[in-house]
Amino acid sequence: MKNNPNTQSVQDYLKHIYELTENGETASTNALAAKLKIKPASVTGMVQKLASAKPALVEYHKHQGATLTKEGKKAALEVIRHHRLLEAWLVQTLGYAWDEVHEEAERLEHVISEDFERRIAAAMGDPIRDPHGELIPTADLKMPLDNSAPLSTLRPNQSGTLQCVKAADTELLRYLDSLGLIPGVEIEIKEYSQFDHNLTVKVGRKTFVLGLNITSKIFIEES
Amino acid sequence: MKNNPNTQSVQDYLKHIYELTENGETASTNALAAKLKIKPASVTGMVQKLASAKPALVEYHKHQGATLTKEGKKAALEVIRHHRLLEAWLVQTLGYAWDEVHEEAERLEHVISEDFERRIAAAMGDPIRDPHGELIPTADLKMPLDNSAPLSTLRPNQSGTLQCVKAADTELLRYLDSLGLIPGVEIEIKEYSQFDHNLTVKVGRKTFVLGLNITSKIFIEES
DNA sequence: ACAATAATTTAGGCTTACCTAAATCTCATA
DNA sequence: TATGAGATTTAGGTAAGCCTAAATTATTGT
Repeated sequence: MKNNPNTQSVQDYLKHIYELTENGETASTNALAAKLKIKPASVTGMVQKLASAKPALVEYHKHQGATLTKEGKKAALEVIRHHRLLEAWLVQTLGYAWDEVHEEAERLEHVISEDFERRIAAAMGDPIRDPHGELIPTADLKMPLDNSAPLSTLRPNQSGTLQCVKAADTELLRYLDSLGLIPGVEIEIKEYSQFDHNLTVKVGRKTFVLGLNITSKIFIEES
Repeated sequence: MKNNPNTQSVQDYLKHIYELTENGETASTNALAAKLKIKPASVTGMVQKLASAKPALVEYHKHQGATLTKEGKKAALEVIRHHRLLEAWLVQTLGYAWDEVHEEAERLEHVISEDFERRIAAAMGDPIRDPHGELIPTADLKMPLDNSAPLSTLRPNQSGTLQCVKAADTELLRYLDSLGLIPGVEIEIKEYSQFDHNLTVKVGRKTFVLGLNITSKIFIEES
């Protein structure tokens, strides 16, 4: 009903709805609740509020989940831009490791000014990807096109460049780092097990077997 | 009653109580309300809560204002350290001017981690003063001794080094900057007008007449 | 088609931190 | 020592955003 809130909480909802709807589906109440680590009942209330805000930030129909309106998407991309610029910047200027930046960026993203955003972007030469390889929305809030696909969709004899690791989990990131599975590296698919969906991949001179839990989080641009 | 909150709001109260009690006086409800830009009635409620927190963060007696307990003081110095380190860092690494940093730091101070604090402090070589010359509490949360006095207390034939400008107002800071009245500069007092409290001071080769509104905000270490 | 199960929504409550209006206290001064 | 201005507190209220429990709706297997 009211004139565009834009609290931290709202920003978090929009950001997570964006991520859940990237694949074209709607964001279900339960999925959102899980991501936000709150109860589904609370999500219902907030999503209804966002839908009846003026201008509406989400489109919502009972029992059918939420999607972002144009305004909602803009607000979401703003937050995501903040987050990813911050991650890049924490790594580049303060020596954070890629597994240490998520939480810090999660808090900072809601409070930095547009001026701050511009300054760090400029200081880094307007980077296109963050330390995990995730694409950074542009200053005019468009998400660049992404040509990568999950490693889990590749099969033997295919190969490509690792573009992005979609994970925030510290342990996993450290593990991948120790295997050399970081953005930029070349990967060759050697074997596929159709029963457990394991992939055997060659990275540099080493070969690993990776489960679906990992291969679904690693994005490759085929070559 | 509860186990130490430490919300942004609480941090702001503590920070402002610290500043109001630096001179040894207690922080009155009205003065606090004015600094926090909220109503006195709201301050009463919060101060009572902080006083009955466990452990208590402020000491408070009706109609007599508030002072910080040891725990409250620690929490206040933590926030002040964050604020001043951030200001220094915004200036040093992102090219902010000294009149542009206050608001940004005001928001960031509540959300940065101790790790972030350590990293920026280390990156700057553990600075002792922020861009306005304000002393930065040490990592173990002690406020360094201050040997400076307000310019307004100096009289003709006295002189010293400008240590600190206690102001957040953009306009004023730009004005002072344009006069060369910045930390480190040498100042000589030439004349004093006992009726309007104006001071005539010499800075470099220029001479200015400054009113009490300015001279009370500039701190000098006599030489 | 229809119960069992899963997902979602409604209803009612709580906490934080603010507000306004009215009551009360303090203190300087007549 | 009484009083009135100004400072402070009390009382009652609001808005966010979360919660739990109960009710409802959707989906699925037989």
